[in-house]
Amino acid sequence: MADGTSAEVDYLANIVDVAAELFARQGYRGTSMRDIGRAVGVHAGSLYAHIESKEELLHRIVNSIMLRSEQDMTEVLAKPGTATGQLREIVLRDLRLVSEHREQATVFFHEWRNLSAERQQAVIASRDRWEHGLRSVISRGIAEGEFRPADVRITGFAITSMLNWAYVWYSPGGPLTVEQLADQYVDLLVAGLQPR
Amino acid sequence: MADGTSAEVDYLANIVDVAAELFARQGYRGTSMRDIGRAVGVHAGSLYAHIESKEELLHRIVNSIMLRSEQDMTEVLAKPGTATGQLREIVLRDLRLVSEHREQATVFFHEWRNLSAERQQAVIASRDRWEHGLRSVISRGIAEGEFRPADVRITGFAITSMLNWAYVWYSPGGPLTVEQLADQYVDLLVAGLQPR
Amino acid sequence: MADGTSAEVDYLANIVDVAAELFARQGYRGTSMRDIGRAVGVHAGSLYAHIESKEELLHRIVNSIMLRSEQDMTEVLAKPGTATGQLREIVLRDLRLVSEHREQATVFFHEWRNLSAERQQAVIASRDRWEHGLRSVISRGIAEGEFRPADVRITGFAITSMLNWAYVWYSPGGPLTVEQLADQYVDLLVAGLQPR
Amino acid sequence: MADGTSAEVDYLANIVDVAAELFARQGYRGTSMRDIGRAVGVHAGSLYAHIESKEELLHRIVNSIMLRSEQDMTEVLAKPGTATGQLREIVLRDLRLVSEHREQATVFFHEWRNLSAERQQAVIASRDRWEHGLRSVISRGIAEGEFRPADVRITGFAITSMLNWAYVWYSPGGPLTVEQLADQYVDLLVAGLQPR
DNA sequence: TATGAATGAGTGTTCATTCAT
DNA sequence: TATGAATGAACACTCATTCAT
Repeated sequence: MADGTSAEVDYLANIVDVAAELFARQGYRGTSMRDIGRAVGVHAGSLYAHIESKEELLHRIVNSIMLRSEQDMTEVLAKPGTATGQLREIVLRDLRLVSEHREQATVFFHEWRNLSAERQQAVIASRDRWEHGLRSVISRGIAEGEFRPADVRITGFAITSMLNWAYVWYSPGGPLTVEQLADQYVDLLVAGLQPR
Repeated sequence: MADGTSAEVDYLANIVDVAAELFARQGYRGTSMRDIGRAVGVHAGSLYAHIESKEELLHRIVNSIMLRSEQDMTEVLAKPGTATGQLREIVLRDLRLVSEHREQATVFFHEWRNLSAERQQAVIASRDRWEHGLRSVISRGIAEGEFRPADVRITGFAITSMLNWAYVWYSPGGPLTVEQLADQYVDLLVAGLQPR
Repeated sequence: MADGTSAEVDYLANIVDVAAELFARQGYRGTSMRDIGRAVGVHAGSLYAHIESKEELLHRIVNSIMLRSEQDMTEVLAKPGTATGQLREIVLRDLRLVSEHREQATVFFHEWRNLSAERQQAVIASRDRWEHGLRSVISRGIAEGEFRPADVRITGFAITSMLNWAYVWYSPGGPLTVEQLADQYVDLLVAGLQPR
Repeated sequence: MADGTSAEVDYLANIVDVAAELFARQGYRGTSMRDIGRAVGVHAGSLYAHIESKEELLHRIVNSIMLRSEQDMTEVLAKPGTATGQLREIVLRDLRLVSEHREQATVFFHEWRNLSAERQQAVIASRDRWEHGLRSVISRGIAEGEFRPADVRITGFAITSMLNWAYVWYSPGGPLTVEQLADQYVDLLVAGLQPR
């Protein structure tokens, strides 16, 4: 199993995709291996030729979002730019990630506690790194006078909250593009609601 | 059973509290009636002298948050005040609700999809009413020139996100009081990050 | 409990009647002590102030039919008369018993196997005595030339079957009185379907 | 599962047979899935690879008797013959059905009320059709002068009772063949007990 | 690789019965 | 006598997982 041939990779990727859709819709515990097997077109037991456990499926889903998210943050921080520009890029990329991988993102935010303790730690560590990255941008903005002196931690939580909750309501099929949404979010964060 | 005597009410309230704590920690599906029974100090079957089903427990938890939240919104809208003042009050009350009933709020946001279809509808309707109330405040602020012309729907989602995600990270035991947090959130929303 | 005062007797009789109705409608195993308690107007546990067990209720019901049925047979056999006359009396009394105690008869025929082994033996013994009585009438009829020589055992089973199945379909409220039904049954048994 | 291959059919048929035997002996509600599993030689849960529910087992048993019984009636009515001849054929086939499928017949008569409401309706409808067929034979016999004018409904019930109660006492292993029993029953019905 | 069949632990829930009050 | 609360065993059924074929 998982022998690395591209056919195998595709097959496995399909199983993971199917699982992501079901986990997003019914929850991890509300989805049985039989459900997944049925959606893939094989018997539940046959899935074990490709994966080791149900939790592996969850882990693959969670991990794919986690890795992309960390990659995005790393890239943004590596590129020079104003704090506002970096903030805009963080928001945009995050919303784009959620919109392009909606089911996986839903599973990531909603179901990661069903992972093993060890893997939960990895998720927490990754989220911590991400939040630290966000805070570094805020801090720099304040230090350079681009932002007013605000509580970095709380501001970070506010931004994180706005982004992490987006999976609940934002659907990319609607009239609002990710770019437009990101612009509005950043405008709100930078300029606030007060009239100019 | 459930006859409204105060002893019975207390007993039932205790069961609901215990369930809320377990549901918050392990998830609704990850918590068995045996778990709840053990935490209460009785056999699982004995719980059914006080409740009709596991789902009833979830419903009681979800409902208590839902009712308080709607009540808060109704009261805020009924009191006169500036849009900013009302927004501040909404944010404050919501964060206070989450901080004073942390487990119940966690269960509310995380587990309501495990309710019956009918009860899910009631939750959705309640959330819609709440969001509608929030938007009415934003709209008024814009109409009266207190806020700049912003997209009401998106702004509403941004604020809702900030509040709904708070259960994940805000713990009232820390150095930050709810009042302080609310102030910072409202400052961010109104003034933004730009220097004055 | 069961102290023999007439109030106590009445109360117990009421419980037994209620149980008979429920057992007849839902079956012995399909009826819970809670069902009975609810129908009586007390909590399930309170019933145990009057009875020792659920099986006791079944036994009282079964026994009442059994005793009456044996009593009927004894009385019929004690009275002089032709075999046809006695047969008519047996049929009439049996149908009357079923029609006057419909629920109890239903329970008797349908649920006696839920009794303890010992009590089941008593039922079997009673039924055997009853069938033996019936056969003695048939035998006498044959011996005295009133009936043609027929297989006594099979004829007895045929008659028993006709009577024992009546609880399934005969309802005394209809247009047919017990006396009419008994007459028709005896006519059929004696004269058969052939034209005179 | 239940895919119609003959191995699967055999396996399922075995489970149904085992269930019929246990249901006949202990009653439907008195038989647990563990009982059935034990008798089959697997764990209770394993049975669900072959059936959907305990009620399905009951339905299969009841249905098999019901279908055969209706088939018998249809065939008898389709063949020309005297009323007496058809009556004899009905009695014979019915007793043969009970004797060849004793446990299933016992379950059919005793446990059909444990089926779902819908399936109970189907049983009632089937029994109605069967009784209607029987009555049509009696009616024809009367119309053609072969039988005396008797109450068709009551006569039908009498005959049905004789047949439906047979499962209680008739066991084919005894000295009496089904054919002999059928002859004696028809003789009794047609000629009665009176001497010629 | 897939299947059919099984496992064994676990699920929410019901039940007859007990007993202190 | 009745109640409220509990018991402990049982119930039908589901689940992730295993494995011979």
